[in-house]
Amino acid sequence: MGQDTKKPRKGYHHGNLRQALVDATLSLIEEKGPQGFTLAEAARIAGVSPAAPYRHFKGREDLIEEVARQGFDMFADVMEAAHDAGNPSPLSAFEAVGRAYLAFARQHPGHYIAMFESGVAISRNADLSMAADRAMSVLTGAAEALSAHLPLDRRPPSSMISHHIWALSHGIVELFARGEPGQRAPFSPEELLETGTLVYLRGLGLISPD
Amino acid sequence: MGQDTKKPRKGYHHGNLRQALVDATLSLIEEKGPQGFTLAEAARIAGVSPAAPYRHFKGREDLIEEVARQGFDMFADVMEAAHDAGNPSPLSAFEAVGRAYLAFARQHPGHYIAMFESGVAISRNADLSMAADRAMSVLTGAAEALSAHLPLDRRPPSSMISHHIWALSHGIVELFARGEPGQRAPFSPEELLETGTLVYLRGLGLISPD
DNA sequence: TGTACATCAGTGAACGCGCGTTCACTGATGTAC
DNA sequence: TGTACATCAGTGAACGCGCGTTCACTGATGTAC
Repeated sequence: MGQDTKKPRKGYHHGNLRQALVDATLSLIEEKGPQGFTLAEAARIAGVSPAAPYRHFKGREDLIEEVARQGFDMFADVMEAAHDAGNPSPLSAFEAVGRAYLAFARQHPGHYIAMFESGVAISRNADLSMAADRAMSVLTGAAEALSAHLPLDRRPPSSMISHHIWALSHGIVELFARGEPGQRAPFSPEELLETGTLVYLRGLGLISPD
Repeated sequence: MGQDTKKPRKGYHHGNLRQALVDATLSLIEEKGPQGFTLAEAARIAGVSPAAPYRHFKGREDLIEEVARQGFDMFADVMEAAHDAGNPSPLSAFEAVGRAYLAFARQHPGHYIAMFESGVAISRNADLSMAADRAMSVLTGAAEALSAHLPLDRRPPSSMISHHIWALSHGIVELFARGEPGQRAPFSPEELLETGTLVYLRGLGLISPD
């Protein structure tokens, strides 16, 4: 019971409408998909009139962008934390970042959808694209550290490695981590990412072919 | 400029409204995303009244499902053709299927979106899920043929291999083949899939680590 | 070949709906003195 | 501490819009004899 988030400010008129609208947007997106969200319904959930959101956001698009921005911020945080926890081994750091990617998508589906499936134009919003860049840079950084350990002759650019793993992770999320439960999945998303990454790293020459 | 498709039937009232609506849906989806499509606008494009589509489809959802079904059919066709063209080498057949995946997504974005991003419930529609199964089975078949050439001790299940490559391909399509041109892409989608698959296959032991 | 009829693919008007957004407003909160 | 005022976050009513869908209809096409 109580407020959704931990802010117990009773004050003002609402207290924390801005974040309440963000939270409402998240649950709407999770429940009905990226386009099932409407400003009017978010206001309803937050318990205010349909005009109230305009005190905090320029409009519908602006609210979604804020959700995506918060998502990229959290995303960067958890990936950074995972990376640091995996140090000093570049290999374990890299694998930890991959696992964190999947865990984030699973634990924060609303954010993930807002970030990657809502159609927000990341480059249109400076704050948004900064947050997205920070998240991406964790992955590229991990790939660079890995890359340094690679035999020089057969070494792909580190940004290519990070793009490969990003695509693999995103593909797994979109195809196997969500969607219809009917989607017969012989393997869990985690298992798929784990095994796929292992094969890939072996192909890079980073793991012995035991 | 003649009809969109090659059917020159002048007859009837419209001649080929059903397919004209499918075509209109495709261009709407390509232009405005999966949710930018409306039945009313598709009817407008086809030059008929908003009630006309109900002679051919149960409603909006039914029309999207037909678009996705046709997409999966074409998808299966091109992947089968690519597979056969790559025979008898399982390796080249597998790689050809991967390239065909990407080529399809690029050449038929409307279909691809309807198939994977429109939120259609594939399992709800028998025809749809049959077409989807056929497409998938090309990839799993190619993976099986590959798998037979693998050293027995370190061989992942062939369905796991196909899931890996599927996820990689889909991730590349979603992240790098579409979306904002602002998305600075240091590598082309084709390049990413090509190199990613090569590293992966080397990891499987199918390619010598030259 | 011609006619009577059934079928079928379209029309056009209407419906109820919920949306995003704007507007003048109001009442609570914060601040200067 | 008390008062006057500015600011700010909300209200509630209204708007125009386009949607999906239904309905009785009409006119063209196909068919039986």
